[in-house]
Amino acid sequence: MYYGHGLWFGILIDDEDRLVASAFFPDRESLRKHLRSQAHDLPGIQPEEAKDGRGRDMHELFEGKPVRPTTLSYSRVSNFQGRVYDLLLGIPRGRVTTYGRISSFLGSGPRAVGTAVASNPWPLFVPCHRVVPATLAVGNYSMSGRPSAHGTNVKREILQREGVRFHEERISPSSLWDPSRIQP
DNA sequence: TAGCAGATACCTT
DNA sequence: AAGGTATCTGCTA
Repeated sequence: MYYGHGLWFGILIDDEDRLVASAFFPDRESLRKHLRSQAHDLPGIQPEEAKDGRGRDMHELFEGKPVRPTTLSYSRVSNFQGRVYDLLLGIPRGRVTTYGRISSFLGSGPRAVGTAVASNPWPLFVPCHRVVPATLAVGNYSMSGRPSAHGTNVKREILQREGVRFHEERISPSSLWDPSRIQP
């Protein structure tokens, strides 16, 4: 765990070097508790030990920079969540898409997509911050387990650093990306 | 153009 | 079988 940008960051790695969870919280204790809860079935892995190159990757991602792809542990997410996260990984940096577009593409419903996105175990590595409501407002973001104004501010800052264009409080339609579009 | 319902929708346990 | 949604759409004024 390490501190930066006014937040505590932490990651969790399993015994096969896959990323199990990432998280950032305003206070260290909450982060520790969160990571421990994610690690309940990972014997021998403690959050404090989980620092390697991906710790720095997480920091760079928070600053809006690209990093090398990371192997994720999908073992604890549902099939539906996996389909949503796979799609999220295809959203280019500097672009966003909407819950509705994702749900149409997957043949699901927008609220179900919201639930899956909200339970993303790997924030920043799986860019759930690139999903916004159809109004192109910034939308909700959870930092301490629940959506908050602070979380929404952080989400907007990350998007801006990634190059997403804003007009007042709304995202410019030119930054919108559609899942049906062929991925380069 | 902002604010408010209703949807009988969708996934999870 | 019930409960929880980090939504969307269409209607009001």
